[in-house]
Amino acid sequence: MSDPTESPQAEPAPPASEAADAPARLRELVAERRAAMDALRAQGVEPYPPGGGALDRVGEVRARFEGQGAEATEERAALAPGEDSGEPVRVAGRVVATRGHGRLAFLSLRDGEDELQVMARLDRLGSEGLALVTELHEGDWVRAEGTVARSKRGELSVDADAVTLVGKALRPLPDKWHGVREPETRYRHRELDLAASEQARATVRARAVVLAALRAELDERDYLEVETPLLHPIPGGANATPFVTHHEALDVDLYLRIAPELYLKRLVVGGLPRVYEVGRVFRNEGLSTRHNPEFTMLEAYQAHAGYAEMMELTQALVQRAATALAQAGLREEGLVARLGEVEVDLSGRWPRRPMLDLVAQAVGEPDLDLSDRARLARLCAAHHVPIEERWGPGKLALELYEKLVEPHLREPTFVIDYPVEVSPLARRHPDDPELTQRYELIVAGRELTNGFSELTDPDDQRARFEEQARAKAAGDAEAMPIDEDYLAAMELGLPPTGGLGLGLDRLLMLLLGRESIREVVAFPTLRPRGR
RNA sequence: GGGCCGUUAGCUCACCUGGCAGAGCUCCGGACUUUUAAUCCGGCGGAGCGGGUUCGAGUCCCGCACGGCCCUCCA
Repeated sequence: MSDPTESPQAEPAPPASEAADAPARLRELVAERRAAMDALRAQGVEPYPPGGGALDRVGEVRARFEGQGAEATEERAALAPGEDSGEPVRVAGRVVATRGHGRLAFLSLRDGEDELQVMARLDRLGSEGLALVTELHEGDWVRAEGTVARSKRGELSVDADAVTLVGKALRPLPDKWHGVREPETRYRHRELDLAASEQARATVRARAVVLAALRAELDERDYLEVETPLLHPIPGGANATPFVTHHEALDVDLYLRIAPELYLKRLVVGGLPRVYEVGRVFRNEGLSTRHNPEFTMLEAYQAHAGYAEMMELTQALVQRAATALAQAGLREEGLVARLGEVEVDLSGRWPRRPMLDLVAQAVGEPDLDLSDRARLARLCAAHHVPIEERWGPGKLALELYEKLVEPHLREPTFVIDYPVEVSPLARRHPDDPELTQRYELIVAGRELTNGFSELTDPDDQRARFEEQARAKAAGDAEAMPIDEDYLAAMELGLPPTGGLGLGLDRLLMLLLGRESIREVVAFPTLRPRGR
């Protein structure tokens, strides 16, 4: 905590909400709430008390009296307007609306997604207790003890014997009807968005549901969940620019991982035949609606499998995630995804189409292979696909595919057999050594997963790394460096292995129909506010 | 990195060709023992930042900051 540069006499900075440069109105609103809090403190009421003690969840109370739960009884369901069940409850939540009525006040209390009305009556609370309720603000956290009753208008309520402030809100909630609209505020202060928007809360839940579904599927298939380093001495496993950081004690630069791939395969080398990892990876690239510099990747490796098995697994994972979200009520039923106007059917077995076939079809050629670079270059020119001199035929074919084919693949499609030139970690195809057993899953024109039969020949791997090193020397900033530790592992023997990588954020976008990755990441990367 | 668009009260939105910036929510004061976006009466509060044009700028021009969308790159 001690900072030698900090003057010991330094005054603590005033709260930002009360700083001189804060908007006047906000200062006022905060000051009013703070005044209410100070008045409570003067009466001996602590505005931030500890929690604890048995609580009834609002959802459980509602289910007991209005639902089909185990506790629901006919007697409870028959509770009439104006009637008190006499059943004591103790609930807690955030005040999301107040309706004062002089000697009576109603509070709407939200606990998770469930709301329950609290009735605060002079008869029952006394003038002091009611005064305390009257002093509450929207956004405050409270605990209410009382009995379950129905108001005269029939609303299920807690007729309160005691209402306790358990967390004062000094800042106002967003508009209770419209919430926060401005994207910047929603992203920078997601807590405001969450407090105001059911959809925002559902999105956070959806991520948890999808993660649980993916883990369940992998666990059932006897995969072991593992963790590998985020700090890499050599960034590898993907073509991307890494973030650099520095370890002080070792005095070495380290890289935030761009992929866990190489470490996971080292675990397979070591004799763990089925492993997976879910975790953050970091790529030092621009921001866009589809790119956050940190994103969540699922990678899975299975010994003695090939890309065919990994495609089967991929399909099972995506379909299971979609089903789990629907069962959780977080998306519509059925294996259908919507992105904007586009509707996509996720059911059935997804087709597998060789990349070169798709390109040939797109350019109107009967067939296409990688033997004639000049021909591919002419095709790029004819279709206005810009190229670079150093690119080989495989890269040219990939460019054609990415520009002419991928954006138009709407239904789930496994694109297979990518050129070896652009797939430095994938096994060569037995039918064509210039191709690999690699696949990508494309849905609605977007890559969701990338996987392959792993390259297991250490000598071929070394040659591929050397090819990458040459590309790096020639100016390709994203080319992979040679990783001797990985090569040493391969020389110990990597069994035939299938691998897959799945971008969780993009899967969520697809399943929830969100056009921007910032909608599925709670706190997306933004440029810090200047100061 | 390039192009287009946006920024008005804490929040959600108005303000037509330049002429005293309005409303709802929130908040404050008052009334109300059955409301549920409670209602009724009264009130506080504002043009992102910096220049310019003009008698006069929220409005026109330039620059900056931040954001959104598209392109580029990746997953």
